[in-house]
Amino acid sequence: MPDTKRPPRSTQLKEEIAAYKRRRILEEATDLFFIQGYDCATLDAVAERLDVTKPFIYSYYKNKGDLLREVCQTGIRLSLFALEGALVIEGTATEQLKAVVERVARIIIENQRYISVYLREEKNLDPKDARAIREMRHHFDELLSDLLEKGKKAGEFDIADPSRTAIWVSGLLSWIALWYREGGHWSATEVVMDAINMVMKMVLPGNAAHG
Amino acid sequence: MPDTKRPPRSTQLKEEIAAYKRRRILEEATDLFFIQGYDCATLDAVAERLDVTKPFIYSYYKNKGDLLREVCQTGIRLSLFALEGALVIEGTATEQLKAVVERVARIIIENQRYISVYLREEKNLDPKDARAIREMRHHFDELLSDLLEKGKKAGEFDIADPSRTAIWVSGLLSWIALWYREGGHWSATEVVMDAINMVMKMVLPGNAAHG
DNA sequence: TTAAAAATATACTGGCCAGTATCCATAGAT
DNA sequence: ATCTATGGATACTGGCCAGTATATTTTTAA
Repeated sequence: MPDTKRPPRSTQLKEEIAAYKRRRILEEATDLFFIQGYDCATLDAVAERLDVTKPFIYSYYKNKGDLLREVCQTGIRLSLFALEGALVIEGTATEQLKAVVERVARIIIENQRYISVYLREEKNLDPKDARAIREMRHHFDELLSDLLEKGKKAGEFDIADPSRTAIWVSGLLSWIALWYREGGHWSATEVVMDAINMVMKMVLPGNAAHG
Repeated sequence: MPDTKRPPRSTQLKEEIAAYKRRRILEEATDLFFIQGYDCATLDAVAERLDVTKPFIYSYYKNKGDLLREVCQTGIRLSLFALEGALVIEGTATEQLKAVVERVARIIIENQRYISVYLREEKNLDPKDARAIREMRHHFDELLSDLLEKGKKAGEFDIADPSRTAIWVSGLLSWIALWYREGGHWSATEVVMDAINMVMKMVLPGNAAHG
């Protein structure tokens, strides 16, 4: 069998290297977008951080907007994976929700730059990209909503409208990306634990007077 | 008594008109910053909305950054006034906190553009302005923290660390500005009521298992 | 060892926009 | 009715930066 279909011997490694370069560009771009904002960050500056020149970037990304899309997509994708990863663990809704908040909060802190850029620069996205990304975010909120619904049906959670509560939980988590500062007053672990406690208080039954 | 100190007859009205013009410029600029982002919004576009030209703006504001500063300052000032206004009402910490969340949430929804621009464009501020504004925000969080402390001491609130809880409450409120959409799924009133319920659940004693 | 191709750099352009120098019109004052 | 001051418009500039045409180096293939 001739290997006409198989690519040349060295392609495998080359592709890995190309992927690595793409990733490095993305990292530095994210960093700069996070620090300076998307519009103020120039591609020349991104290139300089990598000790390359601007055309180098253009041979790995179509244009600046393409780079922003990837930053945002990475951020939302990481959050979504963390959520899905927590959901596969069996357990009560309460246990699952705790796991979800813990994992997602951790991922958000670890990848703060991606998510924070997404939240702040969403409106600089190409409309088509923006739609795709909002879709993913919507999916995130729906999975959360389903979990809350499940907990409500099981009598574990005391909430009126799961889909609305999901928005608040999702907001609380997003807020971490905007507010948390590495080396600030509170450690990552403290923030994660706080987040878990706050969310559980929001959904578990309490004595809170309604109305 | 000679009226040497009193300005010329027409000055009073003139100043009112000048103030009005400043306000209108601010409104349109805020709108555009909100829709397009600070960097993408051009002063020519702001001028066009007012049916004037760019130099008109420059005779009321030093430059584009000065305009951004005023937008952000307005946003944070409105929130702070709402908070202080609620605090003067006598009552238990619980009653006061409900009033605070209600008023601040309402103000945030009504003046969403200012606050949302502040949250998203903070890093475009001149460092000096940024510091002054952070100061106000810090004051906001402190007043909130004091209220939570008071409620904790009175045995009304079940919270570990008032200043940390204040951050979460403050974050929940800020999130409204970023997330709320007029004419969206939920009405302003629903959002305000939700915010009150969420915050009260976060601070009032419940059965939530800790740890 | 060399030719072809792939990867990266150099050097440029074109548009956009903040900010400004200058000109014009309108409204009080006399 | 004319002078003057003020408020605003016209028309420009200078810098910055995304994006690109072209040159150069490096790698691969034979």
